Amino acid sequence: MHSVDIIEDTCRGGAVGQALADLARARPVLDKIADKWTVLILTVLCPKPSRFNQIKHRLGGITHKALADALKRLERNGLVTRTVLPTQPVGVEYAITPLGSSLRQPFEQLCGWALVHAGELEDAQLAYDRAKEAG
Amino acid sequence: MHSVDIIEDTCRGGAVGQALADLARARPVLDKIADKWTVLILTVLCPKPSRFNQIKHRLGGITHKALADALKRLERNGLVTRTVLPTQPVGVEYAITPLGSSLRQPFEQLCGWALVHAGELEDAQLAYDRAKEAG
DNA sequence: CAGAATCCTCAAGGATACTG
DNA sequence: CAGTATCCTTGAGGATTCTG
Repeated sequence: MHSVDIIEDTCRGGAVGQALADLARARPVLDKIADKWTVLILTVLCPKPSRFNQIKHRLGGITHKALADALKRLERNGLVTRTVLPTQPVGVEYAITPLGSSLRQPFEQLCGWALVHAGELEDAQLAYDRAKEAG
Repeated sequence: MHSVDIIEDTCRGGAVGQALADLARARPVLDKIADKWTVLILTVLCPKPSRFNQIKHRLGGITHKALADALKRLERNGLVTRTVLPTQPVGVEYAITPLGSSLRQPFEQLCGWALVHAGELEDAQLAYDRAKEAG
Protein backbone atom coordinates (compact mmCIF):
# COMPACT_ATOMS: atom_id res chain seq x y z
CA MET A 1 0.00 0.00 0.00
CA HIS A 2 1.36 3.46 -0.85
CA SER A 3 2.20 6.04 1.74
CA VAL A 4 -0.63 8.36 0.78
CA ASP A 5 -3.13 5.55 1.21
CA ILE A 6 -1.63 4.66 4.57
CA ILE A 7 -2.07 8.22 5.78
CA GLU A 8 -5.62 8.39 4.47
CA ASP A 9 -6.52 5.06 5.96
CA THR A 10 -4.97 5.97 9.30
CA CYS A 11 -7.10 9.09 9.43
CA ARG A 12 -10.24 6.98 9.05
CA GLY A 13 -9.07 4.10 11.24
CA GLY A 14 -8.13 1.99 8.24
CA ALA A 15 -11.75 1.24 7.45
CA VAL A 16 -11.27 0.55 3.78
CA GLY A 17 -8.14 -1.46 4.29
CA GLN A 18 -9.94 -3.57 6.87
CA ALA A 19 -12.92 -4.05 4.58
CA LEU A 20 -10.63 -5.13 1.77
CA ALA A 21 -8.81 -7.51 4.07
CA ASP A 22 -12.10 -9.06 5.16
CA LEU A 23 -13.18 -9.42 1.56
CA ALA A 24 -9.88 -11.01 0.69
CA ARG A 25 -10.29 -13.54 3.49
CA ALA A 26 -13.88 -14.20 2.53
CA ARG A 27 -13.20 -14.71 -1.16
CA PRO A 28 -11.72 -18.22 -1.01
CA VAL A 29 -14.82 -19.30 0.88
CA LEU A 30 -17.17 -17.58 -1.52
CA ASP A 31 -15.41 -19.11 -4.48
CA LYS A 32 -16.27 -22.52 -3.11
CA ILE A 33 -19.97 -21.84 -2.87
CA ALA A 34 -20.71 -19.26 -5.54
CA ASP A 35 -20.55 -21.47 -8.60
CA LYS A 36 -23.34 -22.04 -11.04
CA TRP A 37 -25.09 -24.98 -9.35
CA THR A 38 -24.22 -25.09 -5.65
CA VAL A 39 -27.07 -22.98 -4.41
CA LEU A 40 -29.59 -24.52 -6.78
CA ILE A 41 -28.70 -27.96 -5.45
CA LEU A 42 -28.99 -26.80 -1.85
CA THR A 43 -32.40 -25.39 -2.69
CA VAL A 44 -33.54 -28.71 -4.05
CA LEU A 45 -32.19 -30.62 -1.05
CA CYS A 46 -33.55 -28.18 1.50
CA PRO A 47 -37.03 -29.70 2.02
CA LYS A 48 -35.97 -33.33 1.78
CA PRO A 49 -33.02 -35.57 0.87
CA SER A 50 -32.91 -36.72 -2.73
CA ARG A 51 -31.11 -39.18 -4.91
CA PHE A 52 -28.75 -38.35 -7.74
CA ASN A 53 -31.19 -38.56 -10.63
CA GLN A 54 -33.97 -36.88 -8.68
CA ILE A 55 -31.77 -33.83 -8.24
CA LYS A 56 -30.74 -34.01 -11.88
CA HIS A 57 -34.34 -34.03 -13.10
CA ARG A 58 -35.35 -31.20 -10.80
CA LEU A 59 -32.55 -28.95 -11.96
CA GLY A 60 -33.21 -29.50 -15.62
CA GLY A 61 -30.22 -28.21 -17.55
CA ILE A 62 -27.38 -29.75 -15.54
CA THR A 63 -24.93 -32.29 -16.94
CA HIS A 64 -24.22 -35.63 -15.35
CA LYS A 65 -20.61 -34.64 -14.79
CA ALA A 66 -21.41 -31.15 -13.56
CA LEU A 67 -23.78 -32.55 -10.96
CA ALA A 68 -21.32 -35.23 -9.88
CA ASP A 69 -18.58 -32.64 -9.50
CA ALA A 70 -20.81 -30.19 -7.66
CA LEU A 71 -22.07 -32.82 -5.23
CA LYS A 72 -18.55 -34.00 -4.51
CA ARG A 73 -17.47 -30.45 -3.78
CA LEU A 74 -20.52 -29.85 -1.58
CA GLU A 75 -19.81 -33.02 0.36
CA ARG A 76 -16.17 -32.09 0.76
CA ASN A 77 -17.16 -28.66 2.08
CA GLY A 78 -19.54 -30.22 4.59
CA LEU A 79 -22.66 -28.70 3.03
CA VAL A 80 -24.32 -32.01 2.12
CA THR A 81 -24.04 -35.60 3.28
CA ARG A 82 -23.84 -38.62 1.03
CA THR A 83 -25.44 -41.92 2.08
CA VAL A 84 -25.25 -45.16 0.14
CA LEU A 85 -28.55 -47.02 0.37
CA PRO A 86 -28.51 -50.82 0.75
CA THR A 87 -30.69 -51.33 -2.34
CA GLN A 88 -30.25 -53.23 -5.57
CA PRO A 89 -29.03 -51.66 -7.75
CA VAL A 90 -27.08 -49.28 -5.61
CA GLY A 91 -28.73 -45.99 -4.60
CA VAL A 92 -27.25 -42.85 -3.09
CA GLU A 93 -29.09 -40.23 -1.09
CA TYR A 94 -27.91 -36.66 -0.62
CA ALA A 95 -29.08 -34.48 2.25
CA ILE A 96 -28.35 -30.92 3.30
CA THR A 97 -26.38 -30.34 6.52
CA PRO A 98 -26.99 -27.63 9.13
CA LEU A 99 -24.02 -25.77 7.71
CA GLY A 100 -25.59 -25.95 4.26
CA SER A 101 -28.88 -24.70 5.66
CA SER A 102 -27.21 -21.77 7.33
CA LEU A 103 -25.93 -20.64 3.96
CA ARG A 104 -29.37 -20.32 2.48
CA GLN A 105 -30.45 -17.28 4.47
CA PRO A 106 -27.66 -14.88 3.51
CA PHE A 107 -27.83 -16.09 -0.02
CA GLU A 108 -31.55 -15.46 -0.22
CA GLN A 109 -30.90 -11.88 0.85
CA LEU A 110 -28.56 -11.44 -2.05
CA CYS A 111 -31.11 -13.03 -4.35
CA GLY A 112 -33.70 -10.64 -2.99
CA TRP A 113 -31.49 -7.74 -3.91
CA ALA A 114 -31.00 -9.20 -7.37
CA LEU A 115 -34.73 -9.62 -7.95
CA VAL A 116 -35.56 -6.15 -6.65
CA HIS A 117 -32.91 -4.34 -8.66
CA ALA A 118 -32.93 -6.45 -11.83
CA GLY A 119 -34.97 -3.77 -13.56
CA GLU A 120 -32.61 -0.97 -12.58
CA LEU A 121 -29.65 -2.89 -13.95
CA GLU A 122 -31.43 -3.47 -17.24
CA ASP A 123 -32.45 0.18 -17.48
CA ALA A 124 -28.88 1.25 -16.81
CA GLN A 125 -27.62 -1.04 -19.52
CA LEU A 126 -30.15 0.23 -22.04
CA ALA A 127 -29.27 3.84 -21.27
CA TYR A 128 -25.57 3.07 -21.47
CA ASP A 129 -25.87 1.27 -24.78
CA ARG A 130 -28.08 3.97 -26.27
CA ALA A 131 -25.63 6.69 -25.22
CA LYS A 132 -22.82 4.61 -26.68
CA GLU A 133 -24.57 4.25 -30.00
CA ALA A 134 -25.46 7.94 -30.17
CA GLY A 135 -21.95 9.08 -29.23
CA MET B 1 -40.80 -31.20 -14.64
CA HIS B 2 -41.83 -34.82 -14.10
CA SER B 3 -45.25 -35.83 -12.89
CA VAL B 4 -44.02 -37.03 -9.51
CA ASP B 5 -42.36 -33.69 -8.88
CA ILE B 6 -45.51 -31.84 -9.90
CA ILE B 7 -47.53 -33.82 -7.38
CA GLU B 8 -44.94 -33.27 -4.65
CA ASP B 9 -44.66 -29.60 -5.36
CA THR B 10 -48.43 -29.15 -5.47
CA CYS B 11 -48.67 -30.71 -2.01
CA ARG B 12 -46.28 -28.08 -0.63
CA GLY B 13 -47.59 -25.21 -2.69
CA GLY B 14 -44.74 -25.50 -5.17
CA ALA B 15 -42.30 -23.98 -2.71
CA VAL B 16 -39.19 -25.52 -4.17
CA GLY B 17 -40.26 -24.84 -7.73
CA GLN B 18 -40.84 -21.21 -6.83
CA ALA B 19 -37.51 -20.95 -5.07
CA LEU B 20 -35.76 -22.43 -8.08
CA ALA B 21 -37.60 -20.06 -10.39
CA ASP B 22 -36.52 -17.09 -8.27
CA LEU B 23 -32.95 -18.30 -8.27
CA ALA B 24 -33.07 -18.76 -12.02
CA ARG B 25 -34.29 -15.18 -12.46
CA ALA B 26 -31.74 -13.87 -9.99
CA ARG B 27 -28.78 -15.67 -11.56
CA PRO B 28 -28.28 -13.42 -14.60
CA VAL B 29 -28.14 -10.48 -12.22
CA LEU B 30 -25.77 -12.19 -9.83
CA ASP B 31 -23.50 -13.19 -12.69
CA LYS B 32 -23.04 -9.53 -13.48
CA ILE B 33 -21.92 -8.60 -10.00
CA ALA B 34 -20.31 -11.74 -8.58
CA ASP B 35 -17.04 -11.67 -10.47
CA LYS B 36 -13.59 -11.50 -8.95
CA TRP B 37 -13.20 -7.72 -8.70
CA THR B 38 -16.59 -6.00 -8.73
CA VAL B 39 -17.16 -5.96 -5.01
CA LEU B 40 -13.58 -5.07 -4.20
CA ILE B 41 -13.82 -2.05 -6.47
CA LEU B 42 -17.09 -0.96 -4.91
CA THR B 43 -15.46 -1.25 -1.52
CA VAL B 44 -12.64 1.04 -2.57
CA LEU B 45 -15.00 3.57 -4.11
CA CYS B 46 -17.41 3.53 -1.20
CA PRO B 47 -15.80 6.21 0.99
CA LYS B 48 -14.73 8.51 -1.82
CA PRO B 49 -14.45 8.68 -5.62
CA SER B 50 -11.10 7.67 -7.05
CA ARG B 51 -9.16 7.74 -10.26
CA PHE B 52 -8.11 4.77 -12.32
CA ASN B 53 -4.62 4.30 -10.99
CA GLN B 54 -5.65 5.05 -7.42
CA ILE B 55 -8.05 2.13 -7.57
CA LYS B 56 -5.43 -0.01 -9.21
CA HIS B 57 -2.86 0.68 -6.49
CA ARG B 58 -5.36 0.07 -3.71
CA LEU B 59 -6.41 -3.29 -5.07
CA GLY B 60 -2.89 -4.53 -5.56
CA GLY B 61 -3.07 -7.62 -7.72
CA ILE B 62 -5.35 -6.42 -10.48
CA THR B 63 -4.31 -6.08 -14.12
CA HIS B 64 -4.75 -2.94 -16.16
CA LYS B 65 -7.10 -4.73 -18.51
CA ALA B 66 -9.01 -6.50 -15.77
CA LEU B 67 -9.68 -3.19 -14.02
CA ALA B 68 -10.67 -1.46 -17.24
CA ASP B 69 -13.09 -4.25 -18.10
CA ALA B 70 -14.53 -4.36 -14.61
CA LEU B 71 -15.05 -0.60 -14.46
CA LYS B 72 -16.74 -0.62 -17.85
CA ARG B 73 -19.08 -3.36 -16.74
CA LEU B 74 -19.81 -1.55 -13.48
CA GLU B 75 -20.57 1.63 -15.33
CA ARG B 76 -22.80 -0.18 -17.79
CA ASN B 77 -24.71 -1.76 -14.92
CA GLY B 78 -25.22 1.61 -13.28
CA LEU B 79 -23.16 0.76 -10.20
CA VAL B 80 -20.50 3.43 -10.74
CA THR B 81 -20.25 6.69 -12.63
CA ARG B 82 -17.37 7.78 -14.82
CA THR B 83 -16.35 11.44 -15.00
CA VAL B 84 -13.67 12.89 -17.23
CA LEU B 85 -11.77 15.65 -15.42
CA PRO B 86 -10.71 18.76 -17.35
CA THR B 87 -7.07 18.31 -16.41
CA GLN B 88 -3.88 17.94 -18.39
CA PRO B 89 -3.16 15.16 -19.02
CA VAL B 90 -6.64 13.74 -18.97
CA GLY B 91 -7.97 12.28 -15.71
CA VAL B 92 -10.99 10.12 -15.02
CA GLU B 93 -12.81 9.80 -11.74
CA TYR B 94 -15.01 6.89 -10.74
CA ALA B 95 -17.68 7.11 -8.07
CA ILE B 96 -20.13 4.67 -6.59
CA THR B 97 -23.85 5.19 -7.29
CA PRO B 98 -26.74 4.70 -4.85
CA LEU B 99 -27.51 1.44 -6.64
CA GLY B 100 -23.93 0.35 -6.10
CA SER B 101 -24.13 1.30 -2.44
CA SER B 102 -27.30 -0.69 -1.98
CA LEU B 103 -25.45 -3.79 -3.10
CA ARG B 104 -22.87 -3.57 -0.37
CA GLN B 105 -25.17 -4.46 2.50
CA PRO B 106 -26.45 -7.82 1.27
CA PHE B 107 -23.00 -8.69 0.08
CA GLU B 108 -21.48 -7.93 3.44
CA GLN B 109 -23.96 -10.33 5.00
CA LEU B 110 -22.70 -13.06 2.72
CA CYS B 111 -19.13 -12.11 3.55
CA GLY B 112 -20.03 -12.30 7.21
CA TRP B 113 -21.27 -15.83 6.73
CA ALA B 114 -18.08 -16.69 4.88
CA LEU B 115 -15.85 -15.31 7.65
CA VAL B 116 -17.84 -17.00 10.40
CA HIS B 117 -17.95 -20.41 8.76
CA ALA B 118 -14.56 -20.44 7.05
CA GLY B 119 -13.21 -22.68 9.79
CA GLU B 120 -16.04 -25.17 9.49
CA LEU B 121 -15.47 -25.49 5.76
CA GLU B 122 -11.78 -26.11 6.29
CA ASP B 123 -12.46 -28.68 8.99
CA ALA B 124 -14.92 -30.46 6.73
CA GLN B 125 -12.38 -30.56 3.95
CA LEU B 126 -9.67 -31.94 6.21
CA ALA B 127 -12.00 -34.63 7.54
CA TYR B 128 -13.12 -35.51 4.01
CA ASP B 129 -9.60 -35.73 2.67
CA ARG B 130 -8.41 -37.79 5.61
CA ALA B 131 -11.30 -40.23 5.22
CA LYS B 132 -10.55 -40.42 1.51
CA GLU B 133 -6.91 -41.22 2.10
CA ALA B 134 -7.69 -43.82 4.75
CA GLY B 135 -10.35 -45.58 2.67
C1' DC C 1 -3.10 9.05 -17.46
C1' DA C 2 -6.65 6.24 -19.31
C1' DG C 3 -7.97 3.13 -22.54
C1' DA C 4 -8.26 0.18 -26.90
C1' DA C 5 -6.41 -3.65 -29.53
C1' DT C 6 -3.95 -7.83 -29.99
C1' DC C 7 -2.18 -12.18 -28.83
C1' DC C 8 -1.89 -16.24 -25.88
C1' DT C 9 -2.78 -19.89 -22.57
C1' DC C 10 -4.98 -22.42 -19.50
C1' DA C 11 -8.45 -24.41 -17.12
C1' DA C 12 -13.65 -24.95 -16.44
C1' DG C 13 -17.33 -27.39 -18.26
C1' DG C 14 -19.87 -30.13 -21.84
C1' DA C 15 -20.37 -34.60 -24.55
C1' DT C 16 -19.51 -39.30 -24.69
C1' DA C 17 -18.54 -43.82 -23.30
C1' DC C 18 -17.17 -47.32 -19.90
C1' DT C 19 -17.40 -49.65 -15.00
C1' DG C 20 -19.22 -51.61 -10.62
C1' DC D 1 -28.25 -46.18 -10.64
C1' DA D 2 -24.17 -43.71 -9.61
C1' DG D 3 -19.64 -42.69 -10.65
C1' DT D 4 -15.30 -42.34 -13.37
C1' DA D 5 -12.41 -41.39 -17.33
C1' DT D 6 -11.43 -39.25 -21.60
C1' DC D 7 -11.62 -35.95 -25.03
C1' DC D 8 -12.68 -31.44 -26.70
C1' DT D 9 -14.22 -26.73 -27.07
C1' DT D 10 -14.50 -22.21 -25.51
C1' DG D 11 -13.83 -18.01 -23.39
C1' DA D 12 -12.02 -15.45 -19.32
C1' DG D 13 -8.09 -13.13 -18.03
C1' DG D 14 -3.04 -11.94 -18.24
C1' DA D 15 0.91 -9.67 -20.81
C1' DT D 16 2.09 -6.48 -24.15
C1' DT D 17 1.80 -2.72 -27.23
C1' DC D 18 -0.16 1.53 -29.30
C1' DT D 19 -2.98 5.98 -29.15
C1' DG D 20 -5.21 10.51 -27.63
